Amino acid sequence: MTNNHAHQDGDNATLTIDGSEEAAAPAPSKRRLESRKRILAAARKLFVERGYHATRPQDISKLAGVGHGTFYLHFADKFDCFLSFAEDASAELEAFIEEHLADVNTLDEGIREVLKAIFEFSAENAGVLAAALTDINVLATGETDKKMPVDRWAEQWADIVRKWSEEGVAAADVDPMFAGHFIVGIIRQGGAYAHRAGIDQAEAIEKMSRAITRTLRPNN
Amino acid sequence: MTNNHAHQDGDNATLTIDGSEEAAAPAPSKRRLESRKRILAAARKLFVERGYHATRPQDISKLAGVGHGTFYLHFADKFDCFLSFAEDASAELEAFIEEHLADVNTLDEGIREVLKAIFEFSAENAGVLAAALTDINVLATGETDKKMPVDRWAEQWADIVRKWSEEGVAAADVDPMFAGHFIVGIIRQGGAYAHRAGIDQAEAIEKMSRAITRTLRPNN
DNA sequence: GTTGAATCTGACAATTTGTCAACATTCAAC
DNA sequence: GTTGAATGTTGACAAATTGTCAGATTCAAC
Repeated sequence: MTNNHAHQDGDNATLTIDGSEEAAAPAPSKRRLESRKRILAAARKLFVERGYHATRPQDISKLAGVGHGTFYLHFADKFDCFLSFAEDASAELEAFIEEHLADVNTLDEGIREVLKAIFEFSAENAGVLAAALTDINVLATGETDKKMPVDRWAEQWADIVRKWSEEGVAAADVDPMFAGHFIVGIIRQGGAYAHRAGIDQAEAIEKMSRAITRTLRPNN
Repeated sequence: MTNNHAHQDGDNATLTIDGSEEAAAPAPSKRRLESRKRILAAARKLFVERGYHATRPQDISKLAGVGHGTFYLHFADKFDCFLSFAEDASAELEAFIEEHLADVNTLDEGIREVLKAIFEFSAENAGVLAAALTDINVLATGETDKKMPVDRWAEQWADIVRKWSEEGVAAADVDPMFAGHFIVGIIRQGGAYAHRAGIDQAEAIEKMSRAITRTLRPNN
């Protein structure tokens, strides 16, 4: 728990080694990055398969093919590892969505495309989304400089809603930040329900996009 | 993990002791119920304060004033205890909301009252709501006969929406089950954001109820 | 008071987490 | 190619936690 080697600045791959805070340390070696990558891949697999409770650091390091102590050189503890997994998954989802939004302009089309991308991502990465968007504060309380993936996502939606509002596409009385969070809530809950209930994807997308557009533009 | 003494049927206080499945065992004694109650109270406090990761069974039993082994007489493990805590909290919230819905008839008024009740409950039980509604599957996978609190809640909303739909208060094209989940998503996400951002309660309620009514009744 | 069932306790076994000295690998300078 | 410093890893073992259960305590019935 006092091991400083695992101290990281968010997603930035640059390590800041304690005792030399003025100068950024050189980029980590290929080997180090490879080890970290393998650990995270193993962690992802196990967190999704077994859940947080039953996943042990020793299982992660074994599956990753690294020594048990290596786990602690990269992460402070299981929670820290989970957080990185969640952040990585969240970033992947965001990138995935960006690709699908490249040629989209209208609000309706945009929402529909995002939902499609989310379902597609979920199909290829079963269980990852729920983990990525879980309430981190339920797992561990206290100050963390890392922003929860779900909040980051909601803020991105807020930016989009703000833009739509300026273009007159979304209603003027819509609070972008709240709207961003509502959209995330609808997607999280609706998506989880659709998946669990085995509901047809097209149907789910239809219903979710309708609900979302209605919160943004009531006269629909 | 093979200790059958902690085998429980949901919330029902009646124990079924293995080996005598045909006959229900007598109700647990006051002492047993008292111990369980104390353990759950301690668990609640610690899960909320420290989060799941940092809460240890030994801390729970100590705070509860019972022996360390007593914890395992009541719960299979930490997760099992968490699940019971979440279920209890969820049931409390539901009861709290019921009280506040007693004299309510219109859709708008109903939603507003529910939101008020939720904020009130959250103020008196900081952190409990998030824990109660968290994604259990992220903590532990596998078959469980217990329904997630958040799903139960969404289903109750679905019943309400169904009723509103029949009365022509909610739009006919609204799918009650999806709507129930959307409402829960909006409340969860919107409530968490409002709390974290220190937003005025009246403002939050206004924005959340507006979003909810718009998903149910677009011409608003 | 005695009996026996129910329930609890905490010592200890079993398991897991976390540490770090020793070792292995990499890489730049020569 | 060799050298030596820097970096990264390993797994034995210390420390901590989880889980078990023989013995202790409680309580209701007689």
